[in-house]
Amino acid sequence: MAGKRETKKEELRERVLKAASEIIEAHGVSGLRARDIAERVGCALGGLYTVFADLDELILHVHSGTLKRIEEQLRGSVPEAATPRETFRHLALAYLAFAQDNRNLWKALFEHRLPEGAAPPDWHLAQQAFLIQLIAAPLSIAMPGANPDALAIRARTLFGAVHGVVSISLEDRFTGITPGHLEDEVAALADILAEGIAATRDAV
Amino acid sequence: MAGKRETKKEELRERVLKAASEIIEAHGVSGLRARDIAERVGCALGGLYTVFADLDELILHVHSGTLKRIEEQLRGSVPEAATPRETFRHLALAYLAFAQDNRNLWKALFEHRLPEGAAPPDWHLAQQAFLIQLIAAPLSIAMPGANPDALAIRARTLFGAVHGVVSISLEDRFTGITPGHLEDEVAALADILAEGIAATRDAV
DNA sequence: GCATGAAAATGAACGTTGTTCAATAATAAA
DNA sequence: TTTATTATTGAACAACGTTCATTTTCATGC
Repeated sequence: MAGKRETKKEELRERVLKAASEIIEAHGVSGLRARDIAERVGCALGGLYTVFADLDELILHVHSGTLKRIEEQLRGSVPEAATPRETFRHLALAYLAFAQDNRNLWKALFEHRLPEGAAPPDWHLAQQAFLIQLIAAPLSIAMPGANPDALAIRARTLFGAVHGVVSISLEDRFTGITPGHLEDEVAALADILAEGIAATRDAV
Repeated sequence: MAGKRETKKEELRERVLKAASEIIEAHGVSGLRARDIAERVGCALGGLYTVFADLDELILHVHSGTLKRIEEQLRGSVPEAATPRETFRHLALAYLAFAQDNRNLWKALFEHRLPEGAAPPDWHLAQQAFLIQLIAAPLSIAMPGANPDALAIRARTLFGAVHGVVSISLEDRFTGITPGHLEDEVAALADILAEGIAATRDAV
């Protein structure tokens, strides 16, 4: 029965990842404790460190799963024959919906910090590329003359804009907007951006 | 010599606040340690807890100073006779400049979390109101028909949009834009928003 | 099957946090 | 000066993440 070691280890890794994801969604990333994970998956405290280097690495892998789910949800939100403006609206609202439905996992993406001086690994940065591409595609129609680099930069700006509105509304830090208003505002922002891009097209 | 007690206490409080602010700006809010503060101001560890309830309260007061400085910088950035569109641009660029020049203090505003379930005190929420008002004023000219509530909501949305772009660019989490491009992009976003608001005026 | 070496699992122990509190020192009042 | 408050002190505590000598489990060669 060869490979039993790897199988068990892989299985433990999956269970740890799942437990961490559930704890984060339930209590936020700051509520994630090594001892809680160990107890939940039924292994010793030290066992965690045989499948992940430390909690930071584990959290990065939770993020990885979250990003995959965001990608799915965004891709599924845009109808086939949507215009650029409709696409912006669908993407923005789908992003908001994911954040609302998976608040703590989504918040963890942005509120978790690596130790001072540690940069996120390349595979994690690469996984975020789809966001920019999803926006750059319709944008290239709205900005026919722009080169790919300019498109990528502008797409990141647009993502930042929508993300910012969702972000300060879902954080408890600021006085919030009611969920219904929030949807209207995100939709309004998507429209404003689409109109604004059309209007400033030649100013780029 | 009456009042010596209060004087000393007030003085300690100020020194603690200053030390905390300096440490945060130097090492980020996660680099703030009670023992470091105590050593720097030359008091015992327990002394900190005679002037602030805990580190969270201390950090909130650091935020307070940061917000005051942001308000100053934003108010000073808008020329007297600026049009709404010019105002948006000045405010957005001033916000970016503050974030770039005071990175860790600015980041601390958004990355520091209160313990689960604890809401920010009212005086802290109230201190953020100027941001909305600064934006709502020019917006009221660009959206002549809108009522004060709608203006406030839309102003928050616009702040969120600009904040989001600054935010994801200055975090190390995402692949960044070079500072020069960033300024261009924030200015471009301000213009896009101004144009978009004008174009969607009747759709509100 | 059994013995042997390698790998994984264990959990007590360590270092570093924020916070507390009995003991001490300093100040105001008498 | 004496006495009663009040502030300051820093050792001690609890809760973390992480490590590592020890034990247990598994794969391999006879």
